[in-house]
Parts: sequence; structure tokens; C-alpha cells
Amino acid sequence: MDGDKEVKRPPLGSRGQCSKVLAVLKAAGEVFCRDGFAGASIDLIASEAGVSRQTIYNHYGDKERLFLAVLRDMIERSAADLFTLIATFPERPRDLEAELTDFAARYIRSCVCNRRTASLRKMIQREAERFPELFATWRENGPGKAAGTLAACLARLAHSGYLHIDDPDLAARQFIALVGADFQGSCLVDESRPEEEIRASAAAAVRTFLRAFIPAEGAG
Amino acid sequence: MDGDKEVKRPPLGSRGQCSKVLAVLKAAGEVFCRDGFAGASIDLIASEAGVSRQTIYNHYGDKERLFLAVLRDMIERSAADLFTLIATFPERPRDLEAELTDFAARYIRSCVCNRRTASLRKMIQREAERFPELFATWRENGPGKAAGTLAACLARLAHSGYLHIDDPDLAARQFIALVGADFQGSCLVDESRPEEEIRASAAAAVRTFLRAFIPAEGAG
DNA sequence: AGATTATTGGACACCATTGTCCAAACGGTC
DNA sequence: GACCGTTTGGACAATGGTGTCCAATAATCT
Repeated sequence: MDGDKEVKRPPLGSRGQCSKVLAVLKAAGEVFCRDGFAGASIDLIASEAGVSRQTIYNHYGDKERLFLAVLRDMIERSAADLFTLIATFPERPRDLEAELTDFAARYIRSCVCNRRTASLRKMIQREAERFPELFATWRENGPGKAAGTLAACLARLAHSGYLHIDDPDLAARQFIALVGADFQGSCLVDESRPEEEIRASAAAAVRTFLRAFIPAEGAG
Repeated sequence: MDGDKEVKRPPLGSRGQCSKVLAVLKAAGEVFCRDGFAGASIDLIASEAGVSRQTIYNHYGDKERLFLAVLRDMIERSAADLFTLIATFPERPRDLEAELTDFAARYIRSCVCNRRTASLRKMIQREAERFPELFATWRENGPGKAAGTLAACLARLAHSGYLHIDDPDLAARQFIALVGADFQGSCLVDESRPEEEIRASAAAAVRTFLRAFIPAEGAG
């Protein structure tokens, strides 16, 4: 683009340490997410990674294998993020509504409006028919695991008397749905949302959720 | 595919009445939804529509204009479907929960799991960056309009004393989110769902919604 | 330094696709 | 039957992409 091919790339390299593989993985992720599998071109990925096209073929052999490697990597990262997020779920909250709202806001930030997560979700949905097993892997490690572990968290809260929940799995799915209510379709094209909007949305979702699942005042 | 090129196509035609334009529009819709804009080929569309490639260029001139025409058509249909659906919202229900559940099930069938609707949604999300104005049009006539008119329906129910709702727009978004909770990600690859599953999901969503928005028993 | 390995750029064959042009065949209409 | 607009198939150039081969070059290891 800016003609940095002729300057014999002095600032590019320090090659060897970070191994170009990472650069390829990163660039390929961006290009694939932007243009899809069919629309992405190896040449563009190579140039965006500051790497020769041949290097890509040396390491991955194939456009399809490169794609799968990229997706596997992204799914893995995303699952890790999700794990650390769920670990912050309140266990013995002093102010249930406030702490649940904080958690919901964190969830929105890292699982709904987050750039990487949204790109990955869009990508998977886009290519779900071409790579079904990939879709299944994502479902298990992403939304599926989120719902499952969240259900366990909610069940603990219910067991401690904070909530009244018959079906924790259902409640978890509904919690996730409510929390994502305001951003479902919108974060696909414009992913940066003001912090206040996120907090307001989280608060509204938690308020409704609690109205549905808080134990009745006079009941046991 | 099956060699019907040499049989001088006797069963194909009765041309003139349905004007090949419709066949092209239909086939193009399917191919575009399946393969996306970049992945779809004019040749495939032509052959799937039983039409010469040149005919497509005669009518639409361009792949991009064909794409836009197809999308406009699909958005229009989808909006019409949505309109007739919302018209069935219960106004003075005898059994609120039952009638709301029926409505929710209809909504799932025609707006969440419906093949055409799901394909369109996927398509729009996929190409949102390439055709932003299209995305905006869809948002206004699709989810946006759904939330708006549903909010009016809910406000009427609240005004009649069936529900207690502070913010009808928010309630509408949450209703839609709850109703779609079980199918959000799943209907993108396998859209046919058993009727019982739809009914159960609708019932669960409405139950939670009503627990959150039903007037308190002893309160005004 | 010498050997080994990764990387590079460039040329190449191959293929699919877009969009154009055109002459021939075909559809109704008068 | 003659006329006019549409449709058709096929040929065509141009483009852009994939994947391969290879010789030269740079980095790393011993």
C-alpha cells in the first residue's frame, strides 16, 4: 500500500522471535473475518502479514487448512476469555442486583460487543454450512459452555436462597438472551458502544431477570 | 446437471406468463443466501433459474444490481410477513398466558426458525459491511419495525390492565429476546425444528415474561 | 565458517468468473 | 406471413485467484 516493499523492510523483522506464523495467523484472522472464506485472498493475507505468499503455503499448505487453523485459534482464545469471565460471577453477593448488573455489563463487553468475539460469531455463522464440524466445536466451547456454566452459577445462587429457579439451564439461556437483547443485531456492523449504553442495558436486563426469578416476598 | 439442454426444453417454458425475471429472482435469492455475494456465480444462478446467463445481464446489467434487487425483494416480503404476524397479537385476551404463548410460537415459526427469514438475516449480516444502506433498510423494516409495533401492542395490554410495563420499547425488546432465547444461534444451520420444541420454548419465554411484567397480586 | 533451514520473489499453469458481443432462434402481434 | 422484442448459446477478452516450482537469499545452528 505505502510502498514499503523497496525499503528492504528494516523495521519489519526482528524475525525469528515471534515467528511469522503468528503474524500470518493474526492477519488471516482479520482478512477472513472481513471477507469470509471465499472472499479472502491469500495474496492479501500475505501482504497484510508482511510475509511472502509462499511462506503461508509452506506452513499451512492450503487455504482451507489455513482457515481451519485460524478458526481453531480464535475459538480457543474466545473460550479462554469466556472462562475467565464466568469466574467473576458473584457467589455470595451483598447487593445481588448491583453485582449481577456488573457481571452482565462485563458479559456484554466481552461476549456481545467485543470486536473479536463478534467477528468470530459472524464468521462461524457465515461458514457454518461449509464447515459443519467447526460450527459444532464453536457451539460446544462458546455459547454452549457459557450457558452450562452460567446455569451452574445460577443454581448455586438459587440454592443459597437468592433466587427461585426451577430450571437453571432455561434460566441461564434467558439471562443471556435478556442481556443481549439490545445489541443482538447491532453489534455486527458497528461494534463500539458507549459505556453508559452498556451499563443501562445490563441494568435493564438484570432488573427484568430478577423480577422473574426473585423469590416471592411472603413465600418460602 | 441432468442433461436437459439437448431436449429443447419442452416442459420448461410456458414462457411469457411468469416472465423469467421471477425465476431469476428466486434462484438468485437461493444461491446468494447459500454462497454469499462473493461466492455466488451468475452462471450457477442462470442454470438454477433455467435461464441463459445473458438474460440476467439483459435485465439487471450487473451482479451487484442483481444482488440489490434480490435483497430488496426479500426484505419487502419479509416485512409483509411480519406485518401480518403482528396483526395477530392478542388484544383483549381471555387467557393471557395461553394467547401470548400462541403468539410467541407463531413468532418463532415465522421470524426465528423460518427458512426464508433466517436466510435473509444471515445474508444481511454477512454483507452488512459491503452494503451498509441495505443493512439500514433491513433494520428499519425488520427488527426495528417488529420492536416498535410490538411495543405498541404491549402498551395496549398494559393500558388495559393486563400487564405492568414502564417502558414498552424495552419490554418489547426483552419479549423478542426471550422468545428467541433457545434458537438464536441454532437456526442458522438447521432450520427445521419440531413443533413441540417451538411450543415449549414459547411457553417458557412467555412464563418468564409474565412473571416479570404481570401486575403484583395485591397492588394496583 | 559451514551446513541447514526458513524465507523470498517471481514466473508459471490452471481454473473460475465477470461482462461483452453477436448471430440465430423464438415469442407474440398486426 | 411479416415484424419486433426477448431469449439463447457460444465465443471471447480480461481479470483475479490458487497452488506449484525454483533459484537466490537471509537467518539459525553446530
